[in-house]
Amino acid sequence: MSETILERCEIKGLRMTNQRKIIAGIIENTFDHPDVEELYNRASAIDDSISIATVYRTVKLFEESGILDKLEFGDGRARYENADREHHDHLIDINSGKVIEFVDNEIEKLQELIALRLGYELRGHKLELYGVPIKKA
Amino acid sequence: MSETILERCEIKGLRMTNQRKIIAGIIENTFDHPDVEELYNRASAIDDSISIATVYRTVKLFEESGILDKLEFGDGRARYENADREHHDHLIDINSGKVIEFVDNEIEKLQELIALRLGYELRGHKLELYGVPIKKA
DNA sequence: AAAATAATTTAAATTATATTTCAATTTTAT
DNA sequence: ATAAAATTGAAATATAATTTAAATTATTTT
Repeated sequence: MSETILERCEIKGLRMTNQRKIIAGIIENTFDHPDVEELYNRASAIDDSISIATVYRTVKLFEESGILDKLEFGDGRARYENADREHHDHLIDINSGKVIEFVDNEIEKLQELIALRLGYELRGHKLELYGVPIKKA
Repeated sequence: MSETILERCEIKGLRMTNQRKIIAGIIENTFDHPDVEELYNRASAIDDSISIATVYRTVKLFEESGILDKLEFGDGRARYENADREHHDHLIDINSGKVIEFVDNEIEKLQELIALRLGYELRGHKLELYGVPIKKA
């Protein structure tokens, strides 16, 4: 839980080219969930010869290696975040669009249990809550 | 919870053409989660002049009217199901793509509780479990 | 260190999914 | 029945992602 993305890539034996280091560094130091286009923009600002094909290939490689998590928010674009963060789910305020991250161990355990009951080993999940703020008196 | 899709479309004032009736009927009578290509195949078997553009347009219209739910299981294709069913969540077999529906009251209640703790009234949620079948000895 | 081998890169082409255009048709309203 | 409006099919277009192939870069072998 303490290595950088670069270090984890090296542990996995990935060849770390300059392009990959740049992309790894961008994801390391961001707290949002950029899509490929956005990663490409940020990478281009550092090295403007980097191609969008490389960004696509790199996020795919990183995702397959467990370095990144791919997120799909239903708008057709995949987003990526460092896989080596505390797991969290999202609550979306349907009035304002605000997103709140949360973790609940009980719900995590229940999901494992449900999968088991159905004869499956849980490998991942997606949980989004949609709600409205409770009015204060 | 008792009208057909066709009836609900009429209540909403949607013009029910032959093509739309065919697509409505297919979704009414299926228990899986077909994507557009599959809906098109099934619709073509009934009326082979129906075009895939119409299928795309119809599922979009139905989704926007709250007749269908759009499901995204992360494989790039949108799937659709009748929105007027008992609530359930989905477990996706990441090897075969098989989709299992389940309901768990405990997890439903926990979600309400989590939203409350965060100061929200729960209005909806999306829960997908991704897993692999447990090998039998 | 130089040559040989292997992997990665760019740019363009291609694929896959979804949407839009437009003339023709169908449906609804008058 | 006629006019107006919406829908349709086929093709074109849009968008996200992947692949191809020649060139480049990195690694390994000698």
